[in-house]
Amino acid sequence: MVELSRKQRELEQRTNEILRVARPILISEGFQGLSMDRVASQMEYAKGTIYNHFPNKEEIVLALAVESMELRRKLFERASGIGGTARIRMMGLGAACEFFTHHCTDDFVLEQWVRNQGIWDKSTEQRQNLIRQCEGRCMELVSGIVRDALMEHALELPDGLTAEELVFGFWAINYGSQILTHTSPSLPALGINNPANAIRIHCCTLLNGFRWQPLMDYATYSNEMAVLMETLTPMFWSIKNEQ
Amino acid sequence: MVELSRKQRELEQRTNEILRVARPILISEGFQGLSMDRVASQMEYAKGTIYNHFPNKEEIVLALAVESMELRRKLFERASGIGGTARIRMMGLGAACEFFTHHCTDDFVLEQWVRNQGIWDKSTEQRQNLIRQCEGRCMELVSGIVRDALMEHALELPDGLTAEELVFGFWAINYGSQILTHTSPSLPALGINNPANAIRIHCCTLLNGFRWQPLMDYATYSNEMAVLMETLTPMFWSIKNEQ
Amino acid sequence: MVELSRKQRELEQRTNEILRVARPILISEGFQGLSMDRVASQMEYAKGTIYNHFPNKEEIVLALAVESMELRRKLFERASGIGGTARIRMMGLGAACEFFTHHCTDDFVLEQWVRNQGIWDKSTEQRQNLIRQCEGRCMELVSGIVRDALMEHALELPDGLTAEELVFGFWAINYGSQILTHTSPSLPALGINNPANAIRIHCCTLLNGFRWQPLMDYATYSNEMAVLMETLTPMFWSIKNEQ
Amino acid sequence: MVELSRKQRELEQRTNEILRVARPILISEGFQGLSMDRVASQMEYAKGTIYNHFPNKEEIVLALAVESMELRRKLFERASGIGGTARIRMMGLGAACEFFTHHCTDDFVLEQWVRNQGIWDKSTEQRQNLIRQCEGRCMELVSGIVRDALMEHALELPDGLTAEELVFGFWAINYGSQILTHTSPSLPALGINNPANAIRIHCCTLLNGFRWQPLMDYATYSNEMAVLMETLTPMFWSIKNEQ
DNA sequence: CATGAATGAGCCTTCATTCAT
DNA sequence: TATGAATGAAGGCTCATTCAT
Repeated sequence: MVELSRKQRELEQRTNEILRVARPILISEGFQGLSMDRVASQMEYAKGTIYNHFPNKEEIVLALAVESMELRRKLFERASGIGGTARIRMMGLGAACEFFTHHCTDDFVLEQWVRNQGIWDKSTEQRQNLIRQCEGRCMELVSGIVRDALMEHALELPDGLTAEELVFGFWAINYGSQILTHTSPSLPALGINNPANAIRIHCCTLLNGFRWQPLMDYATYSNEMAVLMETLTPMFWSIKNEQ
Repeated sequence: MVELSRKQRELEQRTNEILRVARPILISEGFQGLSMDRVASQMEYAKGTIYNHFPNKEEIVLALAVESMELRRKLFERASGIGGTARIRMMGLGAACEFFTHHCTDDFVLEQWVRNQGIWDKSTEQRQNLIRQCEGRCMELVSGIVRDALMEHALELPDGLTAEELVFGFWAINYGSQILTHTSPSLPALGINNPANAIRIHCCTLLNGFRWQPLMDYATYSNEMAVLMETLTPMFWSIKNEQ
Repeated sequence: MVELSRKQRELEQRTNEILRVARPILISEGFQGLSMDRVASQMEYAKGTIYNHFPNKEEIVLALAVESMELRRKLFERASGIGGTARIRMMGLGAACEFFTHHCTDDFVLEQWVRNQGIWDKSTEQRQNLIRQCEGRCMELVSGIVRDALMEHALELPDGLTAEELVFGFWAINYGSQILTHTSPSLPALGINNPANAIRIHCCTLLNGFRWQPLMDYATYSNEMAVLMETLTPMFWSIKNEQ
Repeated sequence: MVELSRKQRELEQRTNEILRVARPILISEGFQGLSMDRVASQMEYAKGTIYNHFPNKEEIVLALAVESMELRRKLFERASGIGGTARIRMMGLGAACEFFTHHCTDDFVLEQWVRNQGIWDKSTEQRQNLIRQCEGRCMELVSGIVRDALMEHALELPDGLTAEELVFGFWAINYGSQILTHTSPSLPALGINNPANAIRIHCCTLLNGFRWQPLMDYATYSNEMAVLMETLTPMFWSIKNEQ
């Protein structure tokens, strides 16, 4: 019994080891740069061994993506607990997004692989479910806040917009700006010097625009965000330590 | 003289033929799925011939991306001419985005390859410049409208936000929603049933939130957008016919 | 234990098999004529297998060259043990050169690839060292004999000539004549009918010219050489059998 | 008539232009590095045009080699006229060799291509004859001197050695040392620091060893060679100017 | 005679995956 | 379960040569 569980622990550890080796390669050299040969030789295990842990390369990639999504989820969960009003909690999640973008750049990059059709199709349904659950949980957290706001009458949804669709707008603007920031060769050349701040202003405008109480001017919003960001820092490290 | 230009026409046509063959492959099977062998055998030309037209695979991909970006640019240019007030013209560009997303899905996908580092790095500076110009022109069109609005006092920018950064917000929310719509395995499962409409509402909220005159309620906004979309349709076809 | 070593033996044997297939191709058709495709299809192994044994084509070539250089080295080592006086031992090495030229023509050709810059540059340092060691060992053997002669006062070096530079002269004349013999389209047409004998005479003249005792007339020299050549024959075969 | 000869002149000039472009490429990047594409684009002519001047790549290479051989021949011819006694004239040709090695390194490299089997086989008989003639002429010059010495009784050939075979020894030692110097990765590491001087000493030893009158000690030989080298300099430049 | 696009066989190399040990 | 050699299809790319204009 003990024997078996030790073996299982070793196995799990090996799985983890594979991911630790694959991660930096995937981040810096992409899917093509990641090769089973390289992973195998960088660990001190044989190529065949890796196939005992992951049925194919794609699964390794998705496993890494899941890790990153889980990190985001945990951060979201902590962030959703901050603050009193729903609006502040909503802003806390915006801050979590910003935080994630700035401090977990690699994780943000890893998450993207989930969106690659070819990789997604080759992965096991089990892992696909993990991803769906994680994504669902994040959505739940945010839409839960929206629903709280609705119940508190701090917010009223426009006709034909669900709570989730409200969230989708914030998701889209944050996600889009992150991608553009990461991949646009020349944002500054286009006159966009501080994209992060711009997105803050847009988010504040959106929240106010939806008349989410209490309304805030940009300065107040910005101050609140700064406070939230500072509150997130120790939370983030405690998450990291748990891992 | 005629002789020469006929040869050149034939050459150009061949270049085009390559792109026509490569395009659906790239769209449906991605960069990996696209292979010179395949393109060559699908045309009735030798592999070497392709290399007389494109120095490498990446250039084919970028050439296709440029086509798509040019299409968007043309659509934007036409769209920017619609309507009287700056606000309506701004909405026209939003409509152009929506139109592009719905009717040029493939082009949207093709555009993304520009953001792939590896592909970008292997391409010629000439084509890189084409892309930068195209992107710059699109930005110019939109930020031009913003600047018009400012001059007409129909809009006032918040402190610390440039015209381009205002545009960036709209860019990000549109772009982000497009990507998420295209690649998220399960938007409806998350409760997002009509992402396009949701983004419309967000954009209206943003414009109103920035107090861009004339303010509009959602119904009016939606009607105006519907009109704009209809206006765009013939423009789009005239662009297509020019090609 | 036995298990492992059998695998290793099989592996080594496969490596060897590759070399056996590549060798005649390289000899008769040169570097260009040698292709991985050809080697692979001529063995009954997959192309990829070859790359498990040699990281690139160049390494195969150098591996063959090393084999030939080793053969020469062994012959030199045996030859250097023949005879009493240093002069006779020196002549023994000359005989070894002659022997190698006549009986290991292919090996002589293979050795030359070492001198190809492009090939050298692509090879592993490990093999480069093997080559340097082999060359160094040969030089050592010959210059050792020269030094012996100096110690025995059978020879006195001219001012400004080191032992190694004395050797260099013999190396050059032998090497040069071999290359010319191998590659000159028409030595007989130039009046050179017995280049090997000519070089013998030159070598004798040089040795006498440097006053390397005991001096010999051409006839004696020639007889001694004939004896040495006969002594080398069994040595050569024993080396061959060891392989 | 005039028309025709002008055309022919232009043609010849074009041939020359091709060689001028191909030469540095061949020297610095070898046979593989030389490509018709490159030559064509570096001149302002089409690839097909080159084929009007040379039936294949190999012929270009041999044409360049012939130029270099001709240069050597001319230098030999001038050198053979220097000095009174046959021995000095013989030394003059040795000096010419040395001169050629040091001042026409590129030409020495180009000459070698003649010895490449694959290239030789693909060349026209016409050019092969040119090469044979050139080589023959060089041999004639040197063996002529030997024959002069014999007639003057300044030299007596050993039994079984023809005049040409005597020359062959000198050819071999000079040629061999040149190749070794050019291609041995590490002559100094083997203790050979001044190969050129070493070969001088060997040549003197050989001449004296064959009792070629007037005998010379090394110092005298060296001085005479220095004088000869200086005499060759202006000759060389006059040849260069003629071209 | 010049042109230069088309050719297409051929090259070296990679790598995810399998499977006998 | 770990191993790692073998696989072999596939890939991107080159280039000497031809030939219609």
